[in-house]
Amino acid sequence: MADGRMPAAISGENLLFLTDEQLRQGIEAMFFAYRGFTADPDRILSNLAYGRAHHRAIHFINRAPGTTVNNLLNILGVTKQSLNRVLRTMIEDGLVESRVGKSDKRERHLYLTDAGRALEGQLSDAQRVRMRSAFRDAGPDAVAGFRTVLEAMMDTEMQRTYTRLKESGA
Amino acid sequence: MADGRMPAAISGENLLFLTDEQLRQGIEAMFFAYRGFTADPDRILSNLAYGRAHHRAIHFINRAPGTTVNNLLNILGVTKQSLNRVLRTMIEDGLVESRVGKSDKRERHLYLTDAGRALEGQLSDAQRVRMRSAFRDAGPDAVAGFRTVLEAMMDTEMQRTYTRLKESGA
DNA sequence: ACTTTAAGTCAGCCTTGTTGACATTCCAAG
DNA sequence: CTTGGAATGTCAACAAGGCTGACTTAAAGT
Repeated sequence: MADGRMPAAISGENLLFLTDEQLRQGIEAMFFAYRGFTADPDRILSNLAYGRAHHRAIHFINRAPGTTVNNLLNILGVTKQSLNRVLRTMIEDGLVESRVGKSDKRERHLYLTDAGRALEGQLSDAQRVRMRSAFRDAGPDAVAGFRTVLEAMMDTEMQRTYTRLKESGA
Repeated sequence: MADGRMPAAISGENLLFLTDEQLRQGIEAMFFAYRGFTADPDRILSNLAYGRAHHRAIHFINRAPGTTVNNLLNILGVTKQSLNRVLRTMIEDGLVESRVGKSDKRERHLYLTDAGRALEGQLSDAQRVRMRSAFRDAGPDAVAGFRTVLEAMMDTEMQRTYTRLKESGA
């Protein structure tokens, strides 16, 4: 198994990881792990006037500075009314800057201000501490498997979005 | 590496999977994958008068029939008022049955009715289809890694809850 | 000129989380 | 036997963050 090869006709024994019980454990692992995944930034945000929605917006603006509202909408998968609400508060609070597009003046390009970057760093650090600890405990092979399964779990459009972001950041 | 051993002083090369960029990709993978993870049951539920909270309750009642409200509270990590709201609607709608405890009559033990089990099966099937496909695409080694990382990402109390459930189901 | 697109806004609704206050019922310890 | 605490349930109020629908403005495309 170490070489990763798989016989053309997969034997019954190899399918034991696909039993309903195994799938259920995977489902429950996702549920509990996601709670841990969001717990640390949530704790920080609860002291401020922001929530998880702000965290997501701030994360992806930091990831792709100058992104348009429409692009962010596609990444986040919410309506523009929902996004606009969190965006407006963060612009008012001086965390996000909205600049009119040069070539297309209808578009607004979004950037984090210094204050925005500071908050982003605080939230990211908290989330990365847990992620780093989990990755270190699990080891590189487990991390590779983790990412493989997560990618396979995404919708096709999300896979493309994820890959595009991944490649832009490398 | 196949034997899983790790030198006492971990070399720099082995830590490449712990760079901030790798961690960020892991964080984004979790975000996008969780959306996929919940998408199918959410679609089914949107046609009914229920939401994700109902799905979670119904899942764990099915998993541990006869569980008390308090126990369910600990698993789900919400307040009793939140849980009570979804529980009440499902009891009214005849999906969940609440029986007074025998030894301790303060406790209510929760069971799914036939209708409840039918809905649970419908939701689980939808979620399992995606999970099975992701697991199959990724292969058994990746799945093992996936679960290792997820477990390491949980809070300690969630790990215990998760393990207890896992062992009760095996 | 007309249509489409990007963005923003207003109003209203739903789900799901939160606190706080309070009643009931029952077990168990003094 | 009484009383304190635990488990449950309920009411009220509120907030975050989703949603739809309708509409405006401005710019771009055709």
